[in-house]
Amino acid sequence: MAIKYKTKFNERCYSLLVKVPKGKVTTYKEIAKKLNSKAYRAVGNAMNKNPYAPRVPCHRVVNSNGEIGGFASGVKKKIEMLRKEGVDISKKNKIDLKKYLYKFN
DNA sequence: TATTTGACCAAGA
DNA sequence: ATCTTGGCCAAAT
Repeated sequence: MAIKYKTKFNERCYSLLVKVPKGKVTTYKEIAKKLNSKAYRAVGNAMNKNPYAPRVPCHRVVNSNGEIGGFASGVKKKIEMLRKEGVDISKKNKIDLKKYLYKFN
């Protein structure tokens, strides 16, 4: 059975997210901006619900200030995943957005 | 329908 | 640099 889209907004978030390549990250703000909106928080909420768990790389979404942000299954898990994908994270759990930020255009 | 919630962000003290 | 405050928006309750 095909995916049943509850809301368009969330679906757009997921659609954008799957475009983020491995080894890169994006931010809640960038996603919202791409949707012509300022719904940073709504984006975060969408990720938290995360109906499409493994197919949507929600672990590649971080805060605009470079901090990791949150993760439904624990921030620790998120960090490990990112490291596995080649993203270097400093001890303070921060990401160098200059290096790893992916923009949608 | 109204209120609350949240994995946010920017600016101010 | 850290902490607080207010604002922002969609989804869930």
